[in-house]
Amino acid sequence: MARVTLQTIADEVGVSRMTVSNAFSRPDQLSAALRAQILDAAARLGYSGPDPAGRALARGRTGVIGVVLTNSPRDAFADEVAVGFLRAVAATLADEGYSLVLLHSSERSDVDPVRDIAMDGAIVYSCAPRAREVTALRERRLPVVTVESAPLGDEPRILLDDAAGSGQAAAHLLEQGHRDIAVVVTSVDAADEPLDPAHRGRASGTIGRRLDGWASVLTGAGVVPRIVGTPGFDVDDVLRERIAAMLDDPPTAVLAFSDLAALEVIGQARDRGLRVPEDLSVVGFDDSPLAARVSPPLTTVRQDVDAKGTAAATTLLALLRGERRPDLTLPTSLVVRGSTGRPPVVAAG
Amino acid sequence: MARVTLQTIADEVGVSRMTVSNAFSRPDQLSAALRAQILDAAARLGYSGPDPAGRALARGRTGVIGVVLTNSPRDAFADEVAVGFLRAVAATLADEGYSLVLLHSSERSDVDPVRDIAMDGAIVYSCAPRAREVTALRERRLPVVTVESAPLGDEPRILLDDAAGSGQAAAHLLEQGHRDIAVVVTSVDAADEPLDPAHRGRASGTIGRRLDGWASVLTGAGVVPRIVGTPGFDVDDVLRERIAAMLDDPPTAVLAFSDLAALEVIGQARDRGLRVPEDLSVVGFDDSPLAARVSPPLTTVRQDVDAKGTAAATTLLALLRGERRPDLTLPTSLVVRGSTGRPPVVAAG
DNA sequence: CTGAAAGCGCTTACAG
DNA sequence: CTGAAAGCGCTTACAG
Repeated sequence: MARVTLQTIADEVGVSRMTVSNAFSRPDQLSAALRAQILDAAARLGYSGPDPAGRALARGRTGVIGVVLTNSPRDAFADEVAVGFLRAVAATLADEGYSLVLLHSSERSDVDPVRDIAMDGAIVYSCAPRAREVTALRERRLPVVTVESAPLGDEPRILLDDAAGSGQAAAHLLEQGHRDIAVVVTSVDAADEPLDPAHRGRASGTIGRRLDGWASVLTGAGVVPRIVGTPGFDVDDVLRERIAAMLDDPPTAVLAFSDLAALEVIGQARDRGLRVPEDLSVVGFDDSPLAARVSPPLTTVRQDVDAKGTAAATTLLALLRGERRPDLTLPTSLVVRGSTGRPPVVAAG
Repeated sequence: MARVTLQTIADEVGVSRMTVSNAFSRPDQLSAALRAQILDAAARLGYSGPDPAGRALARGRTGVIGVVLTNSPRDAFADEVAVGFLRAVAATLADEGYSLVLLHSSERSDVDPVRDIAMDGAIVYSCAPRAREVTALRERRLPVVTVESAPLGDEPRILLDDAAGSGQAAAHLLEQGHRDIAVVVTSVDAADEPLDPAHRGRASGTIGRRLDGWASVLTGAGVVPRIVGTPGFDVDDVLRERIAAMLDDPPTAVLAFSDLAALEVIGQARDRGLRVPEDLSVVGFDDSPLAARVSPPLTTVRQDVDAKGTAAATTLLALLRGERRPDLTLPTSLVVRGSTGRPPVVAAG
């Protein structure tokens, strides 16, 4: 049996196709009696309403917003911060009747969601500037908002004041008396060497701003931190190995780029018999749900992941209505908990 | 300036619209030279490829798979088990070139993603049988797979062998010597009363099967457990209050329907000075990432969330190819960790 | 290797 | 309140 469409119902009832369309989409355009008759016929024929694909083409609107994440869906979901962001985005979009589609980077050459999926706009989250997905998205000229990413063009941007929070974290360690401090980051290939401006030049935007925050405060106090980094964008094997190497000659404190990285440092330190914070102070970044739960609870830089997601969605929604919202830089602030303290006292000599 | 379409490029190059279409979608259908010329013109005119909405209508395929979750996006993301499931689904779909769209339940009457979004199929995860989204989805007659849900019709189903794992959990407590045992569940309105068959009748499918597993083992040993439940589908305020009431006269052991519920019980028990497991043994369900991390590590029933997501996606993908996979029941098994032990010895009298 | 024809299912002004 | 016309942007056989 042929597919049931508007026309099928129209023929059945003896009206035109657009009257049936109106019955579903513009109830005020026809009499209640006729509408009831049409809806009744539709139910009888098993027609559940206008086909969304046809409607999307005719209306020029799909009701779908894409989200491009740094990595594959698998990695993005592994990260509580990314999940919290997605949650807020989805909830905000839902309020306006939009749904969220996850745009993964595909290894297949024949399909590319960023290019091939029908959507009304997109949010780019924490993406490398030259990622293939990002350039593909730009070519489509869709309304876009970028979050903690390099700008694609002149789209509205949501940023984090990374430097403020990391500066506070560095100041906190100085106050406690630390002088031998290491920073642990991604996107920089560095194996426990003195931090210098060249490192900053190679870092991603987000990491670059955090390096700035740490470095400006520390060097202002005459402290040159050590830098441990991976060329990758996650806590990967390279980073784990370099953290291990760093702990062969441990600093008294570590500033990590994320809570997960901080937990990796703490885990490794403990395996070697180092106590946190007595032998080693560790500061995270994000204030993920985990941070307060672990023991000792993590001193970390808080960012409001929920506000970030809400702001991204709200800004994109405004853009779809033709309103341009200003760029937004969200605050960060240090939360002192139990993973930091005074440096260990060493025997002189 | 008018929108750039296939026709724009065709006019520019002096070929027909379908030749331009072929240049993008079926490269083997035209000469390399002509194709290069077309792609070049497209780049010059800022045309990034065939519009997905037009393509979706013509092809009858969108590349999008919907996922319906129990609750709003906000709640679903809050749960590590649901997030793990989504992650596996998204990764498996991505391998086949499909993207995942989150179908939230909307409070707005004018939009309903389950009805209005173009998609090729859907996965229904842990949904109540009469949820509005579910019935709307059925009406669309899309290929569907349900996961831990009541059947919609004759769609392929992925289930969990809830009774096996919960039976093992109950047996474990009996072995340890427990006789005063409470079960903590959702979807049943019960305030610390003796479990009887009527409770089971009111429970959701998943909870019902877990009640069966617990009850069959316990009653076989002459133990009638107490039941504490909320009419809701989450750890909500009602459940929290009833757990508190239960702890006024604590059992020696608790079987919880999820790890999060188990952690709630442990948290409240500690606030009252009860030690886990010395004063109270607690068993969770799920073996979420949290279970092994908390202290004491949680004795729980493991389910393979990743396998569940992969199976759901694989089964739906097969359905889209016209292959019907058999229903699948995934195993569960008890993981004994530190939150269970022997019951406290009480002074006779 | 290329194109004319037909069609995917719907909606938007507009006229009556 | 209802319908004829035009169109949304694309693809699928099919014929040459």
